[in-house]
Amino acid sequence: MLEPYDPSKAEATWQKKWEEAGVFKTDLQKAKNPFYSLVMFPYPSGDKLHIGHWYNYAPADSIARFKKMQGYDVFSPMGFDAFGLPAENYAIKTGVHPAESTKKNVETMITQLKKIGCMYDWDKTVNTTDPSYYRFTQWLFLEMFKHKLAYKKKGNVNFCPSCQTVLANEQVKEGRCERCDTEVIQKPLEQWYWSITRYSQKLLDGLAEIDWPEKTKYMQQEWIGRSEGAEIDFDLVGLNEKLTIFTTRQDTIFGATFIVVAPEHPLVKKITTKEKQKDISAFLGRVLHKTELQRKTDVSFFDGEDTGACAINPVTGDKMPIYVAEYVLMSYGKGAIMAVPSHDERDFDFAERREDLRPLIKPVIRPDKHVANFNSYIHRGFAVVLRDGGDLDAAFKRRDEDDYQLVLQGKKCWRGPGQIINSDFLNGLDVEQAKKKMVQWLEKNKKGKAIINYRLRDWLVSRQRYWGAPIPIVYDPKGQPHPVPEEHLPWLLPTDVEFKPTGESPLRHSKEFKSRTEKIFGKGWTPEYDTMDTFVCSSFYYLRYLAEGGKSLVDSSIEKKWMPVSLYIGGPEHACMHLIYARFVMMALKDFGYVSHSEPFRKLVHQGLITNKGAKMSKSKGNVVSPDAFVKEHGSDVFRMYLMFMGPFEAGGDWSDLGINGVVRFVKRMHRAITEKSDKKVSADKPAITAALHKTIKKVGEDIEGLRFNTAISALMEFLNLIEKEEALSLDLGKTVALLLAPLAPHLAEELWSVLGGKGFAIEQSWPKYDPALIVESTMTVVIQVNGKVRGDIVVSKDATKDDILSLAKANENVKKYIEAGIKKEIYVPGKLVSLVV
RNA sequence: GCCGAGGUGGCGGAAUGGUAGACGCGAGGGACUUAAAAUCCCUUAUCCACUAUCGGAUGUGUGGGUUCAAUUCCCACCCUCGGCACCA
Repeated sequence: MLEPYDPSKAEATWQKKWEEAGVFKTDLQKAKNPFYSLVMFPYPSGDKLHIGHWYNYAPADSIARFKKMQGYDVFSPMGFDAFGLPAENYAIKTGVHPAESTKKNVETMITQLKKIGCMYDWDKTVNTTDPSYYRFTQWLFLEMFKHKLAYKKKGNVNFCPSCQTVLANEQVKEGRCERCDTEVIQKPLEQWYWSITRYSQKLLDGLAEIDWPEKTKYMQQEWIGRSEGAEIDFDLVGLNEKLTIFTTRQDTIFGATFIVVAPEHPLVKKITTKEKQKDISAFLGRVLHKTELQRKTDVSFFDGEDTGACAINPVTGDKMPIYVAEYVLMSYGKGAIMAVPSHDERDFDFAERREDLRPLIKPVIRPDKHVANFNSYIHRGFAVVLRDGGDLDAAFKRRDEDDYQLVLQGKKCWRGPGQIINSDFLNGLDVEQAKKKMVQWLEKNKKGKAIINYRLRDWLVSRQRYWGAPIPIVYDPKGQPHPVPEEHLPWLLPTDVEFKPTGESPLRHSKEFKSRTEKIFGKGWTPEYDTMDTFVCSSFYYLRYLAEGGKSLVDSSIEKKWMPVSLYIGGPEHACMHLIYARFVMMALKDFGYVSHSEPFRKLVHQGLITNKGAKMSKSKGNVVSPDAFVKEHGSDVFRMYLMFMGPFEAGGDWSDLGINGVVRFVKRMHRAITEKSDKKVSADKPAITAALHKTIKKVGEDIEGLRFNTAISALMEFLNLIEKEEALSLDLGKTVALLLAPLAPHLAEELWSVLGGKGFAIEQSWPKYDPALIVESTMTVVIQVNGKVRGDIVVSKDATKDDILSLAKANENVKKYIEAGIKKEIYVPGKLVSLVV
């Protein structure tokens, strides 16, 4: 009897052998059949690697190994996204410099990562805090500046009072800081932005050509928020001034009865009449100080004020009072709308709650319980819902039918198959026709134009923090910004600073930084004290892996060959942050001429989230589970397979180690079965065993390809259950099983491969091929149903005819009882079942 | 509120129109052992029947429908989880 398999000993041995032989080093130049396997690189926190990292990296490695065995030149790099707040906060608490704690954390994580036994090519690792890396973060900033995609602007920005820094729009979740969950406030500050909005349409169009989860694409699409509409100019009564609004429903303009502008609208102060000034400033006092979150959660449709000013409806010539209300946002469109209370729910809500606006809505139709309240009212300009253009009552009755609802631009609109009414030259048209015609009218009369509006905002990239890449900008004594010339890159992060979060950039307190700037540029020159958002660092790292630390961003022939990334795996929380920034940066780099592709990630997959008792694991909750103890006790193969066996990769789930014994047993039993039974004296296996083997090859290969690791593993378990019953097995079978295990349990696979006398490494062999002819078994089981209920089954030869099978089915003892009444109908599904109806 | 995904044994899950519960955990029983661990064998959706392990009924959130046949397709509802949320 052999010694039982000892993973800890075997795994260390094989990891060392792989490293010595350099099997995972990829020659990027010579590779002919590239497969770029990428996982989102980790932040080297003091928490070390947790179970979530393993849940992401182990399956990604299984795919990479599988692709290697299929003959691809696989490149699988690993690096560290090491700039960022936790290291800096740790420094504030303990006085340990972020560079020091980061270095230590990176070392610990590398040790942990090496124990997974992934096929990482460590020669090509990156660390975003390394000056040789962040010189390219800075270079990217300079390129953006050069191409006028980086600019400085003063305006209201999101500010996190706890992190003491500004945040990009994408980093505010429900009015709270994405990182620390503190309520975000608005501050007027001058900050650096990147013009991601110029790529709105390209970012939208590109989604069509990438293989990403539909949900993620949809989220990006919503985040970009394209809508087609018109800008309409309204003349103001008694003022030589016009007010521009944005609408997507220019066809309803005949129903527009008042105007609403956002509290921050620049015209508010100018147009407010003397009598109304008191009310307006009281209103602004109530509203303007509100935080983003308060604005979003307690919008009051009661709150709003009349400015006393009036605009002229360009089509009807009617006077329209101008109101200020917080339900109109300055950050979207023009910060001003035309209100159509008979048609828009919000406009209706606002008008209905205000005495002075109520006359502008005329109730016409009887209340109907099936009809939303606001639709029970109608104004002279009600622009939709009529089939025949006459009978309003009939139109509303028709709401019980299916034909009145149509989804337009993702929204439900009231619209019959019929026409616009009460709208002069738009009468009789349907909504889409009316929109077009209205735009023509606006353009002809110089009252407006068609426009496409996007919800996406420019990317705010400056941060008032220390631990980031310094923005490579200096100011002359007049305060004008100038780029730091490329020969001064990397523009080093100074070390003589104190880590005090004051809301001011800590770099302000560095004497070295200031004197360095004056020495190079002259007296009175000052550096930019802000650093860059860490999402800038991670927006191009996939290119730096390919550059092998080289002096240019990336070699163009290598970029052409290796990009886009073949398979990118990471969490879904980055859908509207990293994943949109990286696409924007890649597109910009293509336009600058540095890369040949515009999409960085060809295929994207999100791993599921692993929770602990239903809660997300986090240091603050103290419920982070470390993989280390499990790996020490059972080995990497067991732990990674257990994570994969838990359930579907993209589903995640709640962590529990209760089932791990099943995988421990599987590894031991598999080792024993193969080493004890696989023997070169056995020349051939039983046909049933060979058939099962070939079925397993097919199933495991297809399941790994489709990222269904759980069922791939269960197929191997089923096969093991079968071969354990055999006295002896052929050597070839044992070797094939070793290869089937290689992507999932790489160490065990090497162990078996070498015990059975295989040459070289298992991971360097070709993935086994199955013979379709061998999968077909000589007999098949046909199920017999009577009236849809299973009443028995018969085993027949695979070449049995339909007639044979039907007569056998009818002769079945149990079936006989049920078919005495006589058969009405016979259905035969080849190779599967007979269904009899009596 | 809107959009999306989902709801299957004690538990993780499998099956995407054709024998529901593969595979694994756990549990119960047995073998080996002085004993325990480990290992191996049997049983394990629920209920009824049982003179051998034959058999029968029910069963995939709830209620309807389509079909010879539905976890799978259609309609309505309930619940859970994710995302978005005054976007004019």
